[in-house]
Amino acid sequence: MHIVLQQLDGARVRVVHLEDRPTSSGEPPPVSETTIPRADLAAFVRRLEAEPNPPRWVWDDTTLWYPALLAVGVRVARCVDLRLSHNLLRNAAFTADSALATAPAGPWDEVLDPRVAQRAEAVGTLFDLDLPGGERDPVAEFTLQRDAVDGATPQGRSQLGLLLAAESAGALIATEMTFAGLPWDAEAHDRILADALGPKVPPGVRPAKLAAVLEEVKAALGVQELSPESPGELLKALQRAGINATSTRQWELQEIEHPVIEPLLRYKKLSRLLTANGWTWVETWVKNGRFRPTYVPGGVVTGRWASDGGGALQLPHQVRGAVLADEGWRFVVADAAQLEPRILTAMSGDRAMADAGRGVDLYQGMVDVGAVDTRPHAKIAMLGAMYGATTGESGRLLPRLTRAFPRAIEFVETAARAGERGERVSTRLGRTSPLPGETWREIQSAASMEGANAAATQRARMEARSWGRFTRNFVVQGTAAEWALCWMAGLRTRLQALAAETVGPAAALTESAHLVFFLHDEIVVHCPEHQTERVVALVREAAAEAGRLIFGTAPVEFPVTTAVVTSYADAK
DNA sequence: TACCCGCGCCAC
DNA sequence: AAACGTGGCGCGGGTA
Repeated sequence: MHIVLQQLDGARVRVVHLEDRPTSSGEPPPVSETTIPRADLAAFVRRLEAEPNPPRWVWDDTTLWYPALLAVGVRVARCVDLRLSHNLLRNAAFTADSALATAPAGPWDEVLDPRVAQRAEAVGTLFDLDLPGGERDPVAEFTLQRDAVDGATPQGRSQLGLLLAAESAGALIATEMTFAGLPWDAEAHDRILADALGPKVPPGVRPAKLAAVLEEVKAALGVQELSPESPGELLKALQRAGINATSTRQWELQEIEHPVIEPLLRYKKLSRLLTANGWTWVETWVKNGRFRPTYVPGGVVTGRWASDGGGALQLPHQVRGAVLADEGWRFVVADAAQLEPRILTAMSGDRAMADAGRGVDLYQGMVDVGAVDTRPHAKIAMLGAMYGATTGESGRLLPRLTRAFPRAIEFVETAARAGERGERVSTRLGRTSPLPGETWREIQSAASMEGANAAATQRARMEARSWGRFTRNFVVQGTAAEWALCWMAGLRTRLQALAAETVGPAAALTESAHLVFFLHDEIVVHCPEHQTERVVALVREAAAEAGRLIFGTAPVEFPVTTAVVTSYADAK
């Protein structure tokens, strides 16, 4: 059962019940339609969610509907996020011939103004908002989407079905994680800052320890004045001191022998801490003991999540000591070990690599089967193969890797060559890469014209290789993102069941174990101390299930490492 | 003053 | 060791 919701003008919500489609008949599914006062929506959803088989809610955009429900303690088990699904189906190779994909761009292709979603979150209700694309009919759109999926091959149907479900589950999880927030101890954060930088100072003032390091830098350079925050000025100062640097990047500077380098790198590290995650960051982002960033499911072209605000997906290890569980609670931190190489193993069906991945450490396994000599080499070689490295150590190790794991390497090479020809590639579940832009095509055709000069040819090859590196990585990174979504969705369902069992069917999100953070291949569950063992088991169950869902019986394992900690800093 | 872009660094 | 994928974000320094 699906229930489509649409906000109408005035104080009403359109509610359309759709039965599941019969498997093979052209009969339109039975429909019943009504409207309810918007003030009654939360109670309506709550009532249906309490029934044995709750519906799948179909709405235009989870960020517009779900915060208001969570704010009054209503959770939903499943949804269809039409905007995310539309985006997938418009571009998917599986549905390229569908009416949905071949229609001109319409209101469902418009990007939602993030300010609207943010207001929905802040106000806790979407009903005062002036929503865009007022003529968007979710029932018509949902029908088009189901037609598109039904028109795909049987394989396409099942894979896309899983992808759409996972993507929509991700939308629910993202909203729930913002609602719950990541526990953040502002005082612990202040202590970390004071240790590193000295006592708190107002914005614009250089903290004592940072100022002291600057004095060391100036002394080593023999200058009276220096603003290291200005790369241009810093570079000139270094050159005046006889240092042949072409930039002020860390990796270039650390190769140089000079007394200024050590204090300068120390200065940069501290300065980064101050500007990116200093006192201003805490004041801006930590409220009532929680950090609540906005997560953006599907925000990355490969299907990874992006985030908006506070740099949520780039929290430095340096400040993770401020992420502290509530009294009597713990974090269960779980990490999928070497996820991307394992994804590549499963996609390519490389038996030798599957053998190497039998244990928890795939890279060590590659050493043990005699493919490479050391674990660091295994890691560098694998990452290089997935990113398209050609030079340096990765490049040198690639031939060995190709000999040991021919099918895995052939798989990414094939994806790269497709990209170099300007073709699209798809993930396991059917997310399809975009086509290169107009400029790219012009560069390629200019090079293939008669009498094209060497520079044009060179440019075209460079651009082709670059797009090939993108498609090479897309298939692996994108499929890893799909695995992670399935993992997290499976865990969410299990945590919801655990909450119903231990607290009761109407348990609020934060009364029981719940997800608070997600970082591409890592999840953090905030969890009452006595539940940690059960949660660890659920995390492992969900990982095994994700592998089965996406790859069936392929002989590839997806081990997860888990840690039960009070401080996120202790997880790794 | 508001915006834009390159630089540099954080995460995976 | 150094150039090979996806991002967010703060800064300096430029321009409208």
